[in-house]
Amino acid sequence: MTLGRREREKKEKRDAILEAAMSVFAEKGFDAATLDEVAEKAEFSKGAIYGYFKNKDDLFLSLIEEGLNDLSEIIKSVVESSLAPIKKIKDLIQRILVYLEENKDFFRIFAPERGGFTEKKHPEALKRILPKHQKNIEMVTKVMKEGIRTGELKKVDSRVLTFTLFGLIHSCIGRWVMEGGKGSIKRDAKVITTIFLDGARR
Amino acid sequence: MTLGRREREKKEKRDAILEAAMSVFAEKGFDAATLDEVAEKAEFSKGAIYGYFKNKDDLFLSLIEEGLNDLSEIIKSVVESSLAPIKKIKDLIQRILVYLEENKDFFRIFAPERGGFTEKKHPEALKRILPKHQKNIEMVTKVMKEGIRTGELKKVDSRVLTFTLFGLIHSCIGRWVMEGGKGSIKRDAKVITTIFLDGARR
DNA sequence: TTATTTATACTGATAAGTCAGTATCTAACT
DNA sequence: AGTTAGATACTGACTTATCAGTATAAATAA
Repeated sequence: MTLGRREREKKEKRDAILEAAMSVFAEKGFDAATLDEVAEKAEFSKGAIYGYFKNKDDLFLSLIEEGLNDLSEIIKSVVESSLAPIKKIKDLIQRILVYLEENKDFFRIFAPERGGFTEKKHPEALKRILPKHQKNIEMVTKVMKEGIRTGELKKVDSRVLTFTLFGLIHSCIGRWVMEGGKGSIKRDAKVITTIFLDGARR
Repeated sequence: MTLGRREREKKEKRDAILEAAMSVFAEKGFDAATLDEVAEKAEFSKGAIYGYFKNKDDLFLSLIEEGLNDLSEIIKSVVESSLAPIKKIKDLIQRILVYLEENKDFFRIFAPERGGFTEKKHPEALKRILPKHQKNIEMVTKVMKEGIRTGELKKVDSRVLTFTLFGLIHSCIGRWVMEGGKGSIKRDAKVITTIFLDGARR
């Protein structure tokens, strides 16, 4: 399906706004970010943004959604492969880390704001984001369950395993961002994998 | 050193404000929280708050500082004990989890906002908080180094081990908060410990 | 010319921080 | 004990700044 020039230009402009928004939200956080700054970065006026997004929330959520969709595809492709559970886990760690390395800003807006969007203040936000996030969690949990069934993994609550894995990935990227992005993510992926599968004990 | 009645009352009122602030910040997040609401909860006027704290940032940072100090003491007492590194790690997991379980709100304000306070927007905040946080990281890292030296732990970057451990704890409490605080943290502590030391592989 | 997109200028709401005035407490004096 | 002067603590209305969202005008394209 190839778009006409008209629609193509529209999409390009939309993407420019999203890109500007990503960097502003990543730097300032949701509340402190202003649409004026986003507009300036995107080389539009503030008013123009409202031709592409319903409001500030919508703009922000569109960014999150995009990232979660990417992650979802990555996870899906690994989960649906015919590899052994252990290998799937190794691939997941590797590919998610690489994705987040290439999309630090997504990590920066998603990590802090995930807990920040609350039922009281942003019910619509949660309705739009949580299901996607939970779908990802469930896909990974299925891998864990499979691993337990085949006897490759210890008999532990599969959901705890999933959260544990995400926690490891999270801490890895967090440290990486904190220390200014030096060092090799691929090496980190190896370490994380080792610890998750075989632990830190010698 | 026993305080006079005057100072004791002052401290009690300060604590009341801190307590109210903790619950409001935990529910709304730093930006969405208003001092009017804090004041109402504490049964003071907004103006009174400024008799105890310099400004909103100061109030918030006082809360974070308190929690980090508590954690610091816990970590210190474990690190300075004469236990074997492995045992120290077990104790750390256990005691930090218990502390965070008893102080969910601290976790709720610290976890999201930690990444949210940025060099550009809150330099003073970082100056006040980061050193404390990093001191905690370093104390734990010393344990990891010790464990590697004694051959109890694998030869892996000690700093990565520390962040990994924190990531596990973080994910554990995060899940626990997300699922409404049911289930036993003590059991979770066991699982986390197992995974960190021996991995998820059977 | 007509439709669409963008810029400009404005509005309304919100909330941090201030401060003049008031209440409450303390202590010294008669 | 009762009175009062002075210190301390608290209140709440006010100022001020910020910004999301909007109305309207200008520009551009069709």
